[in-house]
Amino acid sequence: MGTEPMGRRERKKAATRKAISDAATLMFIERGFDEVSIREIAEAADVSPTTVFAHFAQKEAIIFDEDDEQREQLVSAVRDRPRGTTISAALRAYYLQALLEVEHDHDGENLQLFMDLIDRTPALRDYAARMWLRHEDALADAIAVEFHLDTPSEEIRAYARFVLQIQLLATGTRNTRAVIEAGFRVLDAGWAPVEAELSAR
Amino acid sequence: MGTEPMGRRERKKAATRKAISDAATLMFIERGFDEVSIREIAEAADVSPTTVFAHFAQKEAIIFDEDDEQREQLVSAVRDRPRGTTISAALRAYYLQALLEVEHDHDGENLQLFMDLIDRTPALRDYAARMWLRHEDALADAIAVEFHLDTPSEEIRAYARFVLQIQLLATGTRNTRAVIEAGFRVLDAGWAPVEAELSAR
DNA sequence: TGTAGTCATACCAGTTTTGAAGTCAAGCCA
DNA sequence: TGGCTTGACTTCAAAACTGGTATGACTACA
Repeated sequence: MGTEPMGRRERKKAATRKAISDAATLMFIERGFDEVSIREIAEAADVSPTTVFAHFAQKEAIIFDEDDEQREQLVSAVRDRPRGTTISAALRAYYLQALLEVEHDHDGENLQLFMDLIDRTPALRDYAARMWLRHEDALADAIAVEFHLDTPSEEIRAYARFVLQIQLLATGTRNTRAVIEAGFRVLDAGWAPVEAELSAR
Repeated sequence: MGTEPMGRRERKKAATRKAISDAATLMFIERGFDEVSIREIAEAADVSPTTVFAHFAQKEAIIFDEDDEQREQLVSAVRDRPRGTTISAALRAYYLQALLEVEHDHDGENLQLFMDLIDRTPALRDYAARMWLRHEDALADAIAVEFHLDTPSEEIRAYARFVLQIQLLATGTRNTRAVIEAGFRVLDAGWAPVEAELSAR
């Protein structure tokens, strides 16, 4: 898919896009996101500033790839889960596995540098969170499909939102795994048991 | 509280602030947030653009009052709830009551115009959501206090985040009440019963 | 007298607009 | 088959606009 032969035009466009993205990412990692201007990026990629915005709607978008893949994985985690597995268990497993993959990072330190950059740049953290949350409808729809519903119920919508929030909650902290597990604990069994247990001292 | 006699200086400052805010709000409602520039606002309020930013850190802040009150109400809903009421029930009641107060709007249509403005302006929706979510730590702390904990557990943090999300989820739709109730249904009893019921057809 | 509020001015960076120039894909005609 | 026309796409320079910051002066108040 997506491997149809590209014409010269398409290829050139893709090359320009990549040149901009590569130049920018390098400079961002070295000097920090806010310390690199669009005009500098354009200069480094040898294009005009206008061209940068012809490819990327915002400065933040320059370093993020399409998120269709993420969305597909999320939906697939629900749709293609093993028989007998609950949706929550499937999503929880997906989060934990994604976490593992980041930890045993194949790509060496590149990914680490990249994530540090995002971590220390509020504008990028926000943008990434926003991208992630855009999957909410897709996730809710996927869940609705599992139950043969035309449209997600309000409960499903709420659940989808909560599930996505768990991920954001987790990436912001050190003990990522513990946060994911706590999030799903609350989300699966509800708050009532937590409150009951805490009340019992 | 806050009613100590103000000196001339303080009064003038407050007057300037109000002049800016009033002028801006009017123009925003009439022409839309994005169609009014800071320079225009300054002109209309008869101050310099610099002065606008001496009072408000961002353009979005011009039309929002302090949110300390909101936070206090939220915390109070937990802290001062009737004996025997669960935290969830208290927060749910608080949301529903706040909704009622908006519906039986004393201030006539002004509030409606104001909320429409926010509704149709992404930058303002985001800003309002961000303001609201800043209460997360305060809410989590308040809940921790209820259980005599020094610091909120991960479950409490997750719960606090979910609860605040319910509000955002609800304000974005027509059937606000139904969304609030669905949100708390999922949050209180958990997702498991929802999935079980949906699975049973 | 000192300080807080205001100001004019200049500036920066992201983003949009404009209108033009160059490049390519595709059909058309010889 | 080869060249030409056409229209769409990509890039461009240049300028403008906007939110926001920095500077240093001025003024009214405490």
